[in-house]
Amino acid sequence: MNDDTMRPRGRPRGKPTTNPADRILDAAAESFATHGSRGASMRVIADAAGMRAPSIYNHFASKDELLIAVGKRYFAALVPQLQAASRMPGTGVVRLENLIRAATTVSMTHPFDHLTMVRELMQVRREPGAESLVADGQRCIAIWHMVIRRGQADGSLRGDVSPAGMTWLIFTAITALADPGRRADILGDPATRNVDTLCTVLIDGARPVSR
Amino acid sequence: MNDDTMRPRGRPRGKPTTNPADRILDAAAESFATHGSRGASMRVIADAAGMRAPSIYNHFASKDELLIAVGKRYFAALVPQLQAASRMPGTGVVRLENLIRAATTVSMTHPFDHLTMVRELMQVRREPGAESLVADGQRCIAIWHMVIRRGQADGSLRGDVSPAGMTWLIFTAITALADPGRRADILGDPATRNVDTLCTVLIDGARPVSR
DNA sequence: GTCTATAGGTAGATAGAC
DNA sequence: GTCTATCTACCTATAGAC
Repeated sequence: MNDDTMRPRGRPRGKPTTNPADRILDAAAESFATHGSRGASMRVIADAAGMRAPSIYNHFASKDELLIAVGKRYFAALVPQLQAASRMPGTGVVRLENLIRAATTVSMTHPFDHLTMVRELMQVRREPGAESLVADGQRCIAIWHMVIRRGQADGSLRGDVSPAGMTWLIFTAITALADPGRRADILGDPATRNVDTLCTVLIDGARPVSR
Repeated sequence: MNDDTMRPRGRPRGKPTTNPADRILDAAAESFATHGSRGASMRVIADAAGMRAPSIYNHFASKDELLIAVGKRYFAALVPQLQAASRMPGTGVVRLENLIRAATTVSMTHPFDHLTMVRELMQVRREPGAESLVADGQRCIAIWHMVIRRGQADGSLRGDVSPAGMTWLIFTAITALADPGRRADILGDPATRNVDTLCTVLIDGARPVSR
């Protein structure tokens, strides 16, 4: 009988340079975003994090808590950036472009966190522990609305479009930018170029500029 | 012993006015779009279609084939409408708005088919039987690119944005329109107003009109 | 804090009666 | 073409050794 059968073998599965909880969050976010929270399995997440499934439970109490932790990490990165961008000087249209670029930067730095939140927020928002996620989401929406309303007030943004409609359009575009599948394999345009498309077309429209 | 235990009881689960295959497709599309293809279960789909899970297999060979069938129904509705809109007369910018309204109408008539395709296309595109979905997707993209290129050629659309980038932005916005959850629960804008928001902002931009 | 072993539940899919 | 009964596989989570 081989002695190795009773001891952990050398499996180069993980990246031991980061701490276990972060490796688990990274793996979970990618798995949630790619396969959905139900389609993601603790065993696959553990494999990607360089451990066995039960070890995850030393860091997170359940799969749902893991999902909520991904959301908290996402908003912890996003909210300060949105707040900072919303406080920069300039007319409303300038502040809106700053906001778009700040949000896009965060969501493309943490693409799987963003996609996990977008796809699963509605499923977890009523669970215990998710109250802060709902609050952070509303805080972000409030920032977008405020910047757009001020742009309409100072005349640099058109007034005949609702702030909610504008916010909705921008947020969805950012979501598509964060999705590696949609970004590269379907449309084949570099992501950075799409950010410029988003800003250019949103601000100035698809017609030729003649102002 | 109750005789009813051995016979089907009266369960008002279905809508017997449509045929079984269509009821299954409707239920599957909603379930796929809401919970993802892995999160959707054949039992829940069957319940919504007014039957038991094994009965689905009299109409579709597997869950994957059901997913592909949803995609085929979506493109069967979308492709002819896009082709018809792209053949209408007018300058490029007029044809582009026709295209946006045609695509939006189809995607809001079959919102769950649209969302299922967007979220799951990458997962099924390599499976046997899914070749026509990939081909139809590329056919749709080609139509958008052609209309935008002609608009750039006749000067009615700006030339400094790539057709691929414009297509990506428009498609993204239509996807958000098709999502009932995000439309109502997060932003709370009437859907019909959002279609106009989409066309207005995409064509004329977020700045005040001063041409 | 990691592992093996496993409990308890639910998934997709099939068999065969009617 | 629908059903009940059931198979096998996989899932989340726990127990307990080390």
